[in-house]
Amino acid sequence: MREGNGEGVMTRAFRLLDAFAEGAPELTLEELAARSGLPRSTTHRLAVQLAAEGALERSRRGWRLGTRMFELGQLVAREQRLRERALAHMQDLYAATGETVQLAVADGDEVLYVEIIGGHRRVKSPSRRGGRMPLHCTALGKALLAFSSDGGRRYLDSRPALPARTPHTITDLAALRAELHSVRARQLAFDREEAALGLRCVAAPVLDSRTRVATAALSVSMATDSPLTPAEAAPAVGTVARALGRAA
Amino acid sequence: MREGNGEGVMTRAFRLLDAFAEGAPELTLEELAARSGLPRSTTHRLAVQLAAEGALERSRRGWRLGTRMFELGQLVAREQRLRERALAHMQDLYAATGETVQLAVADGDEVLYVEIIGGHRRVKSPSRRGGRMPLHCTALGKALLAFSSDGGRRYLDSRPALPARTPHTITDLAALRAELHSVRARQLAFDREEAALGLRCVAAPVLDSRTRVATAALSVSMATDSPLTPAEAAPAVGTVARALGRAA
DNA sequence: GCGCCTGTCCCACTGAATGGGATGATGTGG
DNA sequence: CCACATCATCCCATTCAGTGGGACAGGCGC
Repeated sequence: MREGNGEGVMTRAFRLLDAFAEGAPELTLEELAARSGLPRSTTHRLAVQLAAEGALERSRRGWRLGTRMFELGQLVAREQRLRERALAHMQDLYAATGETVQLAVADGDEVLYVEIIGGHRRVKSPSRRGGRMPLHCTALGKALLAFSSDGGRRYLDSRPALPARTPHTITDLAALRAELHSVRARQLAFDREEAALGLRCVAAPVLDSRTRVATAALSVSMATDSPLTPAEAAPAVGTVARALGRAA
Repeated sequence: MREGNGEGVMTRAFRLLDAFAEGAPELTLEELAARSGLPRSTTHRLAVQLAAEGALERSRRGWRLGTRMFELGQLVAREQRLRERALAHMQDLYAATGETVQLAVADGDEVLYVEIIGGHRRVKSPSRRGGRMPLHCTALGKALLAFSSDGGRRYLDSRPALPARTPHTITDLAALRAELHSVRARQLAFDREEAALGLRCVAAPVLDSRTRVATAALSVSMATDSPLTPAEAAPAVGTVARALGRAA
């Protein structure tokens, strides 16, 4: 046996864990095997082992990610420190606007949402804490890109095309380049239904006080029919992002 | 070689990840090896493998937990769903009190903090999102214990002693039993500097609408010198916890 | 320069991981 | 109530991926 596909136990274990990444909170063994591409018996053995570590849990229907993963996830230093510094400021912003407040960092050509807070009538948005979105179609992404160490040059140059999420997504590289110029000039980025229809957003970069490079970005997003417009929320977002940068 | 200590790769990998659990955001290879009890070369190999998966990251000084762990941690269903339902209510509670608001569940004879929000003057508390505390010395713990499916009987019976955190910690089993009675009667639990000196807290259970068992608990905690007292915050905590239970 | 400490790499050895398939458990519908 | 399908669990001979002692390299202080 041992089909010798040159993969370690660990790679396989993470493939199992990753099976839960795409919106499936609970999977049967069969589904786990299918998604991870591993043989049934191997899947079963690994799942039992992961469960022994608390990384998976068994439920009536199958398997789900376990509490141990939650605990470990909270220990990740970068996100933990960032959130700690930002949360109070985010509360202020929520109190001032009543809209969804998001905190994100750039991670490998994508926006990674670190924290999202919002109220009862929270807008149905494609973002999720720990989730990812493209840089080019979100206010947060544009703020991060405009104030990345190379001003987004590498990103723009390495990209053959900008995929559209809605009819309003900027798909033209030159247009995005111009947009980033304006973001740099105003220290504010906007999303005018470019990521999802009915959703608008203002973001401001959190700049390192020494290097002027964005370490994170802060945003407020709202439905198009909200009483608050992005332009109205912009000053508050900018102020809070600047305060956060100073506090770093 | 192969000292045959009967442990799998996975157990060992998790031992490495666990090395970061006790307040060490960053460790050198040597420290990792020491904490995990693994040979240096094994530690090195596993760390490199974990880094390839994004579970660890290298920094100038050594190793830290990686972004992949953060992402996976956010996918854990129980905590994710609970937080989603509770966050808006927690915001209300924060707006009303201006103090630290905590959400927790019981997990294996301990309190597990699922979410904590607070403002700028956040009290220095021993709790951390993803952290744990004993059930008997926290308001959250007592609320969870009093409304667990067996009313805390198993916990009380299996415990030889209740370790003291401060001079005010309840260490007597009979006293705790009485305290839980009162918690059940009032649907409120208090912490009068029992977990940390200078820190007081009110908690209310979030009850399953059918079974009347606590699925979670909500609390507000404050410094002893805060203008707000636990008794004053209690009605708000109770109201919000009840609303949360109904919304489930 | 000379120890000393830590990180990285090597490689011969072997027992732990592997997966096809048998066996149980569960559920469905006729 | 049973036949049948589906999915979960277990078994075990085979073998290669994991192992860890030790060698080597690089940095730091004295």
